[in-house]
Amino acid sequence: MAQVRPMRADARRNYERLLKVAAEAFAEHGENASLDDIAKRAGVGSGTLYRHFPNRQALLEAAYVDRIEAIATRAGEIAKALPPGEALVEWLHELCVGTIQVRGMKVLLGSAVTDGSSAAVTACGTSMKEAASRLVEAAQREGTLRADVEPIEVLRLAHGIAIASELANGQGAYIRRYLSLLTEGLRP
Amino acid sequence: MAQVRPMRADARRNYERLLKVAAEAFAEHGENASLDDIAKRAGVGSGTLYRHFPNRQALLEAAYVDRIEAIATRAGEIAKALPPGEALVEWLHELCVGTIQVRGMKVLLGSAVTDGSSAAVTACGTSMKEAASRLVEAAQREGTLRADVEPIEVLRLAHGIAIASELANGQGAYIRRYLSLLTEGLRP
DNA sequence: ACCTGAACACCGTTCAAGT
DNA sequence: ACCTGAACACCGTTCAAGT
Repeated sequence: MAQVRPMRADARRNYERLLKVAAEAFAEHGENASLDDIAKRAGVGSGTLYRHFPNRQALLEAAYVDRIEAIATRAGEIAKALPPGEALVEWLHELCVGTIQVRGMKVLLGSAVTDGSSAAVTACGTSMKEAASRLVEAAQREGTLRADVEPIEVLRLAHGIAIASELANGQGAYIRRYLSLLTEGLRP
Repeated sequence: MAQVRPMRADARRNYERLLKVAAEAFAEHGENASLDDIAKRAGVGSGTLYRHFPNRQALLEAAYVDRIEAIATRAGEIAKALPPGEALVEWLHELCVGTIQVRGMKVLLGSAVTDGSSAAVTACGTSMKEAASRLVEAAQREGTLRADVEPIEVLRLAHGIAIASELANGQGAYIRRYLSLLTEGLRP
C-alpha cells in the first residue's frame, strides 16, 4: 500500500495538525468549512493542505475515519451486552446520534453506503458494513428481524431515520421514536 | 398580502425569466447552481436577481412552489381513487420520487417539514401538511395506520425514505421497497 | 421604479520560488 | 521532499449611476 517511506518530521506534524483543526472546523461550521481557514488555523500554507489532501472529501474522511471506526467497533461491544434484536437497535441509535451530532460526518456516512461510492470512502464503508452484518445476521437468526433485508439496507434506512430526526429538531430527541416506528412499522 | 401594485412590465418579464432559468439550473446543477450564471442566462444583471430574490433559498422556493403545490394537490386526486391506506402509500411514493428526481427540490421539501423553518417556506409547507393530514387521518380512521403518528412525522419519515433510496441508487428504484419496509416494519 | 455592471470580499486551487 | 504564499479564477453580494 502507500506510505512505505515514513513522513518527514515536519510533514507529519503538519498532517496531524491539519487533521485536528479540520475535525474542529467541520464540527463547527459543517461540511463546507473553509479549507483556507483550516490551513491558516493549522499554521500552514494552503498548498500544504492540498499536498496532503487533494480535495475536501479526502480531508473530511481522514478527519473522521477514527470516529467511524469507533462506531463500527461499538457493534461488537453491544453485541456482547444485549440480545441480538435489541443490540441492533441500540447500535443504530448510536449511529444516528453520531450522524446528527457530528455535523461533518453526515455526508461521509452517507457516501459510505452509496452504491457508486468513491474508493476513498470504501475503507470505513467496509467497516460499517461488517459491523452491520454481524448484528443484522444475528437478529435474523434470532428471528427478530425480517430475513429479506440486507445489512447495507439497514444502514441506509438508519441514515434516513437520522435525517428524519434531524428535521424534527436539531438534536437527536426523536431518533428512538423514529427508529421504533421503523422496526415496528406504521401499521397498527 | 404583498404585491398590491402590479409589477412593471419589464420587471415581470425578468421575474418570470429568472424563475424559468433557475428551475432549469437547479435541476441540472443541483441546489448550489451559480446564481450569477442564472442571472446571465436569464439576460439580466446580477443585481436584478437579488432585487427579486434576496437569497438562494427564496429563489429556490419560488422556482419550485408550483411543483410542490402540484404534489399537494395530488393527495386529493389519489384519495378519490384508492382506499385510504393505499392512497397514503401511493402519495408518499410520488412525494419521494419528486424529492429525488428534481434535484433542487430536496432541500426545499426538507426545510418545509423542519421545526424552525423560515417564513419563506411556510406557504408550501402548509400545503404539504394539509395534504398529508387528509390522507393520514383517513388511514387512521380506517385502521390501517397507527393512531399515534402525526402527519408531519409521516412527511419527515418519507423524506428519510427518499434519502435512503437515493443512497441505494441514483434513481428511485428502491422507493417502493423502503416505503413498504417502513409501513410493515423490520420485524418478521 | 427598476435595471445594470463594476467593485469588493471571499474561497478553492495551482505553482514558482524557497529551504 | 516538503513548505510557502502570491496569483488566478470564480462566485455571492452590494451599490452608484443610469433609464
